[in-house]
Amino acid sequence: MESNSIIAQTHTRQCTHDQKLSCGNCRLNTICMPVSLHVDDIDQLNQIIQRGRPLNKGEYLYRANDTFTSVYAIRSGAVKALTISDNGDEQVTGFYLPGEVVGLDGLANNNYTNSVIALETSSICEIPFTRLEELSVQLPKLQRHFLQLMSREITHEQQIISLLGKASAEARIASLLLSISTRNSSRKLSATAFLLPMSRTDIGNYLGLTIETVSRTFARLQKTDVIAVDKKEVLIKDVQGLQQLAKGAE
Amino acid sequence: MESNSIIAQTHTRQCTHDQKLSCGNCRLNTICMPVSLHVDDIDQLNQIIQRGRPLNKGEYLYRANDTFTSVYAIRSGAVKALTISDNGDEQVTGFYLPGEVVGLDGLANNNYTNSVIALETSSICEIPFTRLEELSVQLPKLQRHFLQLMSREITHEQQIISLLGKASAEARIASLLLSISTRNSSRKLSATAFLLPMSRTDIGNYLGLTIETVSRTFARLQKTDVIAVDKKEVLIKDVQGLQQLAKGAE
DNA sequence: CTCAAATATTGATACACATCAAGATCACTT
DNA sequence: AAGTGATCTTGATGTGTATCAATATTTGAG
Repeated sequence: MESNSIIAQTHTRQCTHDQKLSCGNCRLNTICMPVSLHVDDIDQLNQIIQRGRPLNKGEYLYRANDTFTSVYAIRSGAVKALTISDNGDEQVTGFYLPGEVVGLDGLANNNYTNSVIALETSSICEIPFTRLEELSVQLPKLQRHFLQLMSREITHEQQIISLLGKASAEARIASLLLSISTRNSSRKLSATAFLLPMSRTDIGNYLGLTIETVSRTFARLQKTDVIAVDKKEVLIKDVQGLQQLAKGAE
Repeated sequence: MESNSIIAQTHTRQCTHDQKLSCGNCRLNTICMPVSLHVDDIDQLNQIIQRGRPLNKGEYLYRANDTFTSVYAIRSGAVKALTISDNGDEQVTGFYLPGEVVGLDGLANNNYTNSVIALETSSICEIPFTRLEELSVQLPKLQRHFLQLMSREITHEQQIISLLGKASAEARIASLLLSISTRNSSRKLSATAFLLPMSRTDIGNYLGLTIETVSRTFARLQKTDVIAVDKKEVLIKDVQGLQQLAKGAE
């Protein structure tokens, strides 16, 4: 049986490899570095950023306990961050989409506490931290921007804490879907139709649910016509309904 | 019936009010500002810090949506931070003890996302952020220290996420007790005997448990001789056992 | 000291999600 | 194209914690 997509216009992963890579012309720069810098300044920032070969699915960007050297901006694809807890099992601490920055956990003790793994083929901009720090002295706006990035990470994690503390399985899944939706939208992608880059296992781990509960919850959301799911494809059919569920309405 | 304390040496709250207040002679400066600054630099830092009247139990340090102006170091006492989620109910996002810093969530959008409330009478050092930023330009170590504070907050919250995602009620309570124990210890207070500054309700809210479960879990830990509890007094009788429980051993 | 309100404990029952189990589907490899 | 392991779905049952309820204890006010 041929699987006809539930998503009408298939938006393939953005491919900017053919262009000359620069922060100046990167279409993500309103997300990643929304700083009003002078052209020369952007050029300076651009100078210090390194762009390696794309990461394949499953490859590590860095591992927990690696020495902290850089923060990384996701250019295309998607990654997950995870820690290993004392008892040995993994905890997914976040998913990062294009334009978002990982590695800020490394500053605390000069080594990363998370490992970061590509969920699909991903290209990444590496920003060596000492050079960024030097540049920040000259560019206070850049300095402030990084503080804001970290602060945003803190507030975002507080939302997750709230979610895990109180919300039902349905509310957790709804929140995740809305989060991805919003982030896609700010990246000029569809807010209602997208592909989940992560597995059910990753979702369950992240949201503190078993894979079975994740699966059943998707099924229930589909049955009540709030979304349509087919494997990794998601179509949000009732945004307001989903928002109500995320808030805990039943 | 007279309640004889389960804690042998009653350590009353530290009282440093009589001394001349300065970061230079503050006995918490290894926790709050563990930066090897020149005497003149410490003096500069000290200059910008404001110390208002102590906050009484229940009083707000700041409220969610207040304009971000300062970060605050707890000098004595204890506070809780909390957010109001979409559905209207509170989520305690953290407890802060002497030497610890609150307000870092305010940087993201220039207003605080949390409210901070005193759990008991607390004295607080206010650090106006713009002045701190100015000073940071001259003192890179100070700059770096603040980034580390934020990074530490991020990694700490990731631990909470892991806790809420997977851990049983027993493991959650055990983790909280160990956290307070460790923090007390780094503050030169007893690691095994202390007073909980927060209510059962706050603990439950923070750990994603109902107050009844918190109460029952304390009772169980007491019955198995891992701790002794009497109201807010806690005595850790078996640290290793508690650590095992925190890791998820049963 | 007494009373009222807030906070904490303890018990009985209910339920959401975990666990166990069996198939189904997908994605590689050869 | 077939086979194999990984991933996902769906069902049956169990359990940890929530919920409901009653009582006890503490705290603060007058």
